Amino acid sequence: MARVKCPICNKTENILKAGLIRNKQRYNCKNCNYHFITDKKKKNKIPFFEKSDKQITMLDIARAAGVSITTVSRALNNRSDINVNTGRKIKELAVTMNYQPNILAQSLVNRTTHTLGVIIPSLETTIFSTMLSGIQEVAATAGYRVIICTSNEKHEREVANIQALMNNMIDGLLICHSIHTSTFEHLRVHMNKRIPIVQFYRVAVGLNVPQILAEDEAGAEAVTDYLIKKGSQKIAMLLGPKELSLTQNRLKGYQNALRKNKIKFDKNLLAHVDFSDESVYTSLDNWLSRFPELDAIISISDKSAAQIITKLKNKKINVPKKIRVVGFGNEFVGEMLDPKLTTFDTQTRHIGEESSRLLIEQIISGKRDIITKVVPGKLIIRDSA
Amino acid sequence: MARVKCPICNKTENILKAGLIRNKQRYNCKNCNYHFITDKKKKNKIPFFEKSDKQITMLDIARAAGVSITTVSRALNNRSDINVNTGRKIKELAVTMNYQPNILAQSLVNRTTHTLGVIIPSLETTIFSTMLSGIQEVAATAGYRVIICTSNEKHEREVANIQALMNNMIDGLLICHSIHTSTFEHLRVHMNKRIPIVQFYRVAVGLNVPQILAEDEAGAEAVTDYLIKKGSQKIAMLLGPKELSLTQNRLKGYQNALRKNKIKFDKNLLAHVDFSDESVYTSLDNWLSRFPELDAIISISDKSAAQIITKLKNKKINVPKKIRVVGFGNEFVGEMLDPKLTTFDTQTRHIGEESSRLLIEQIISGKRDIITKVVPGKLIIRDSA
DNA sequence: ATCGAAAACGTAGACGTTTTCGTTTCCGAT
DNA sequence: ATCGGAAACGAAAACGTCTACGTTTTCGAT
Repeated sequence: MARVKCPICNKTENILKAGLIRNKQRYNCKNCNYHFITDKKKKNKIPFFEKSDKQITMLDIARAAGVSITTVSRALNNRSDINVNTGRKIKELAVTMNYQPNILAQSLVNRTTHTLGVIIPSLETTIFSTMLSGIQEVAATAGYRVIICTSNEKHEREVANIQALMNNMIDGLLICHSIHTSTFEHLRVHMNKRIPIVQFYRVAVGLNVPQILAEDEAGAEAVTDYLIKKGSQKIAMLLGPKELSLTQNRLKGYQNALRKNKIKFDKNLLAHVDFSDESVYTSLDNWLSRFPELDAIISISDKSAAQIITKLKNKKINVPKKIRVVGFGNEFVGEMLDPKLTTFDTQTRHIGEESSRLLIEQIISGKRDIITKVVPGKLIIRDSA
Repeated sequence: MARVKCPICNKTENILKAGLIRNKQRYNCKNCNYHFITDKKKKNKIPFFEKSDKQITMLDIARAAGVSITTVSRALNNRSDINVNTGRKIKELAVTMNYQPNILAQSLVNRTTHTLGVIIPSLETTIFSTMLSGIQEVAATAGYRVIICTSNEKHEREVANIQALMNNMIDGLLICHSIHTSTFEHLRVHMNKRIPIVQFYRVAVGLNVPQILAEDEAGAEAVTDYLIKKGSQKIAMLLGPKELSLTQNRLKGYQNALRKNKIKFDKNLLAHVDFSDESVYTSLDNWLSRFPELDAIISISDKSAAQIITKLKNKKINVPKKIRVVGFGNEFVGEMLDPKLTTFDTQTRHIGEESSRLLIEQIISGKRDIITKVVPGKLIIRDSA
């Protein structure tokens, strides 16, 4: 067995094994008191970046300026107890040396990262990406970064994402629950922590967390009211899962309008969908077969409304003459449809903006007021109703 | 003048002023050798979170287990040189004590954050949010976080975002250039750094950075070819700014098809838009007035195609009989239109996924191969052409 | 000139990890 | 029993910043 040689003295006599490093045997030459690993691969590892890549640190500046790190820190943070000339000189040096503070180190000491976490069910749905856009915009102008996580409407992923985000790294959390989330223990666990949370759009009812909501109740009421005024009597409504605040509120608004107009409520005219294409089509088929006199449909989103209209056109059912169709959300697609979609504009972007604003406000102020804010929307009347 | 009292001995005799802290006067009692600040506000600052909020650290575990921090580290990282029992015990302790590693500290030492930066022109355009979705999905499964920045199609914001992201905190950068970006110095500056960059969808030509592209050339060629086969001769095309690779490639494909079919190229049939609604409408009006025999339009996106179709319908121009319209991107809206939109599916989501994959691969491998990958798309034939 | 306040600066942690370089303990073979 | 190698563990430095606590210097008032 070939003995190991010391790279210094080139002898094998005094070699001792000295522990493992990353599963590689480490040796020690007692003579030279030198530790080494016989790692052939190590030689190949040529760094692909220059030495010059090393970031300038405060220490470099301190040395260049002939002061201590503390003084550099004071200068760069515009503290008062520093000589103006020293301060200026250091700041100039920082610029010429192209100093960039290490955000990680700053975050580690300051215990704040200037980063918001956003958990959102999906990015491919217009309303969510629009809300995200609003969130990101407000955050960016306030100097906050945004980390996004998508739950893909899966409860487990929502839970995992919350864990991962709350774990560290974020100053605040914005969350829009997945459609399959009906228990909220995973959120409650984090509620009394330092990190503020804001729920938006889809919120957990009865949880002591600030909320930013769409005008679901008033919106649904306005829509229903409008349909009735136009002459509709049998109005079907597409809703989400029963646990969602969105579902409950829109239902309330719908019922309010019916009551006001003295129309009997029929729960068979409601359908709870999971936002999948099939569930929408199934509900539609179901209504059409059970209610020949159906004369209006309030959809849960503009996308579903578009699907419904397309399907009705296929079946040669006239929209709006035979059946009026109304959407919810005012997405881009509405204006491109034929007939153009009448819809309730929930001001999706504003919801994102407001959520972001509220969260940042709570981060900065340190207050944890349980605020519920409803972003007002408005009915957009076009051709489909 | 009321003299300052020492909070310890309650006397005023030995008080010395001792520097400033955050612009507040600090005092020192020479007798008690105690430093203090007369800060009335401090008392009100009741922390809104419990003491228990303090995160468990490795030190806590080490103490509980009666070992050193090093051993805890070894256990949690599954290193080999540790007794299996000790390791198990420590890992159990970590679980029961609900230990969560501090990612900031880890990142600081490891010089890696497991975070990707994404710069994207907008979030409210379907194709971008779809690409982002793909990016985020792949990143998440690979254990990477995603920070998003939107440039809102502004060059300055793109530059600022790159600076902010590259500065620190990210292991890799994904960038889709803003439409108003025609110089790329801001990117070149960062190219020889440690941090890998991948451009996607809209890329800078001639920059030594890996790229993931849509099948613009072949796609445009296929579309044009199809239109010609269907009988079109005067085919107009909506393009983006001339600097974009997207524009150049689609133009190439368009010309290829014309050449192949021996149709004369007329540059007046091209329009370069900035994606704004007006620019689309202006181009359309311009074509209609100058080319009465116009029989096909290749749009730059499905959205624009939708707008064009709607506009043409308003003008009572039949689509596809008089003018065929083809989109690009295969967004959701296409299927909802009347007539349903024929479009080239660029596989937007795949582009995002591939970009993310390539970037992560480069991060992990450490290689910086300048790869250009074109994601194949396919022509979706529906009713508008 | 002297003294004290104020200004200006420095030292030495701390933040929570990982890693390097050690040492100590254990154990089987002689 | 002893010795060498392996296994198991620890001390300390490092990552780059901030800050509590000191010290030194300056300077105006006496």
